[in-house]
Amino acid sequence: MSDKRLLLIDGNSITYKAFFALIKLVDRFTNNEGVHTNAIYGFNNMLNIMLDKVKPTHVLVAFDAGKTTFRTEMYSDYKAGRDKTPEELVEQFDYVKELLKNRGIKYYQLKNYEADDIIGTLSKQADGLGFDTTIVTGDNDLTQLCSDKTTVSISNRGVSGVVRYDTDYVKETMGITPEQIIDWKALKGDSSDNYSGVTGVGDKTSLKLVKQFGSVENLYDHVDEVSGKKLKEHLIEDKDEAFLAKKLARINREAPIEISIDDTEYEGDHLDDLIEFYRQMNFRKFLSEMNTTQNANMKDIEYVEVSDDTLSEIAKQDSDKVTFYLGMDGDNYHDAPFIGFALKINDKIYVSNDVEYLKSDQIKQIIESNDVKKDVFDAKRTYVGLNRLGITLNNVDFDLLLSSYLLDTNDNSNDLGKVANRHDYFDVQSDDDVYGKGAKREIPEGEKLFNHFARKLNAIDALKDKLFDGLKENNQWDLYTDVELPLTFVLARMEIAGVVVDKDVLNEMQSKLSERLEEIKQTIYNDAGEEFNIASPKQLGVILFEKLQLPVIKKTKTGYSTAVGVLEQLAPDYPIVEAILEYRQLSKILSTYVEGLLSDIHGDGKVHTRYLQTLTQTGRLSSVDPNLQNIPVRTEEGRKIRQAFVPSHDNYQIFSSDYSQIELRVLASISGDKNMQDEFIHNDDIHASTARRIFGLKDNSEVTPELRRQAKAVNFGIVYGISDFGLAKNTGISRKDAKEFIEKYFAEYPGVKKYMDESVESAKKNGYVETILHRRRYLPDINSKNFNLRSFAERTAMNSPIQGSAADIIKIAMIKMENELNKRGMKAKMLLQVHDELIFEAPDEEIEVLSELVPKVMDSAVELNVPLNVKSHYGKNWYSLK
DNA sequence: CTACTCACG
DNA sequence: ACGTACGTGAGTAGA
Repeated sequence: MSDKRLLLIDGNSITYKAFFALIKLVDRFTNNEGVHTNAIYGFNNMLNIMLDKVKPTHVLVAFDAGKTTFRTEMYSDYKAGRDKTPEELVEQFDYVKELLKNRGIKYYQLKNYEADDIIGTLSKQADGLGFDTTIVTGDNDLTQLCSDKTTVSISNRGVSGVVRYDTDYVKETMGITPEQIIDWKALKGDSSDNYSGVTGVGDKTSLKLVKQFGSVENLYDHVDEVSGKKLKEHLIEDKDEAFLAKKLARINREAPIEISIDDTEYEGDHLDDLIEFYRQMNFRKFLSEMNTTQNANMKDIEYVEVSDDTLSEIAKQDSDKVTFYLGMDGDNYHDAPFIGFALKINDKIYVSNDVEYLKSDQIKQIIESNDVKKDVFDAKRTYVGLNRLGITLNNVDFDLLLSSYLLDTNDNSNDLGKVANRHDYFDVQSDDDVYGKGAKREIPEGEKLFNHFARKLNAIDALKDKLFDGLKENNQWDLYTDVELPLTFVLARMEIAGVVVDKDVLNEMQSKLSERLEEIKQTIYNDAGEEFNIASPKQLGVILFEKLQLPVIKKTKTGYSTAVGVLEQLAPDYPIVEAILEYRQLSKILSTYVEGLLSDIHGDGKVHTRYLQTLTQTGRLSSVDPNLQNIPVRTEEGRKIRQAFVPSHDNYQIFSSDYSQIELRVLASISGDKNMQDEFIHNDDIHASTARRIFGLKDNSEVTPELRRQAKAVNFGIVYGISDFGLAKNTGISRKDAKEFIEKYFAEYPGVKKYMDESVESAKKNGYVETILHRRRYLPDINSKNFNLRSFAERTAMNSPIQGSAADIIKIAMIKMENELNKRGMKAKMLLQVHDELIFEAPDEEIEVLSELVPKVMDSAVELNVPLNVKSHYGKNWYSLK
């Protein structure tokens, strides 16, 4: 066997074969996004088999570039009359190509040529270079390419059954040479390619003639010698067809390809991307196969373990920049145990599993220094962790996590190894790979851990320039340095400050709710005639829709829907449903908010949420452990939870300011719509004005509350990237009415319509959309052939700049707000952010100042073409804000 | 580990 | 004709 082995795959042919082999399962093979995956799955199966069999050094998958080729030029009906490719298959081609990228395999297509021609051309070159070449296809035609060095594997049954053709096999089975396959096809024609060859000549006759005469040319030179009168007549009559067919059947082996064999070198799997892809596709089988084959093979890195002796050496290093990593076991850095740290100065790496060393003057001084730049992964996590040790992290220059998120919000892993991989740096593993997952998770000691830490530092270092260049190139440098990086520390300090939660209030609620729930439960059991788990949608469905025979309004994938909307429709007629709704509401409050919150209270009587700054696709924050951005407010029962959120000192108040209609104001500003801008400038009731416009009234005073409500829903819809169906569903109006409202809306606010169209157009052209601060969201599905995916991308193209710009604005306000409080030496502290709302605690005597200051800062955070509007409230707890 | 449900902006 | 509102987190049940 040669040490140069080339694998050439006919991408179109194999994808088709895979699709139709698994056609019966086409509806079972869909991922969470509704994309069909059967062909992708089958293709990958074939790939695994061939990679294992051939063990190639070089691989190329060739695709057809389109319908028109040089063959259609000489014969316009070439391949005409074929069935249209099913939509379920069309949508899979792009994913097959993504699969190939992730498997480290090149693919290629060439305008005017078919995949066959690319394969023919490359295999010829490969023969000359001494490669062993294996061609994989579903198409028998390619057997004409067989040679001493080239074999053709034809997949027949599905994709796993393969027949291997080489020169000898062709000669044995057919009695002709591979080259003569072309002559054979020229005479018999090819119905699937829609050319007929010679009338009355099929497989058998053609083969006989080729064996007798050797070639089409020789046959016509000696056409008199053909036996059979009819046959001879047909041959003479269809001579042109035969010669045309020969041209069509011959694979072009001199196609002007712009790829060389050197370019097709097989890279091997890009593990992290491939795992992500398999997850996206729901390919559990391939995922589990990978677990067993993955093994990192990395060389050890030099480092020094910190001891009392090395501290002075560290102090002497004297550099204006260091790279630092603080290890903690667990996501929640407010209380996760420390597992060590690593510090890189002047290319020398120091590591330790004893974080007490950080408190030494030598190291603490470096971390706290405003003159020494720090490069880290996840500055907020590092800041909070160090704060627990009494150390303040100052002068962070590069945050790998934050930079990576800004460059592409889709890459939002919190794992250093995975982030590094995404930026093509592979000399570091993910924590999951080193520590293990689930029950097997265990932090290693000594060398293994230190090596991992050291590699992390090297990864941060290696990626700094690249990511900084990326930020500058994207026009995101200011977003990083002026907004996101400073915000990290504002957030860190808010998290550290925490919010006091009054346990007594929650305990009281707990006993009252439990009591009430017990009562409701008994009523429900009575009405149902049996006991069951009300919290189980499955059991509840059986009781309601089978036992009690209530009308089925909606179904989910797995059974009856018992969602609120459904139950609310049934409630007026069935008391049991009413009771279930109350039970649902109260048990949600009890389990998620009362009990959930109680379990999140730290030893200091406070909850310390974590704001995830690198998660959302739009630039918003999210809040976890506990989530303080979804504390109930809409129902009175739930709202009472807010009574437990109190200031940390006596004679303090909770103070809150929120932007009104910030997203619509952003829309008015960035869309440039004059009508909407005027309404905000004149401080009109925007929903009433919208109602006046879409219902064709003379004056806002004619707007009834019901009309205003409908207009408000339309305004929401617009922000979300409207569709008539969505609006109808959400407001209960008919789809036809919804459609009219939208049309009227766009006629009245033409600038908004223009903005929506331009957003989608720009996303299609650039692949991403941007906020006012150049925060990016890539929308890879915007040109997808799958209607669902494409529509979703279009709606997000419209919504993300709006939601994201609003997020930009409040982020700036937060930074400015903290500065103002510091500048004035105020005791007030910013505690929470809830998307369009900032919540503080402050001593009574500062409330007056805050009432002026906060709205002023929030109003002026950015300059829009419309005014921003901020409303403030305060009270003794988060519930009683006035 | 996924589906469902429901809390927020 | 296609099937939809945008962005999140958490608790529970049940494979």
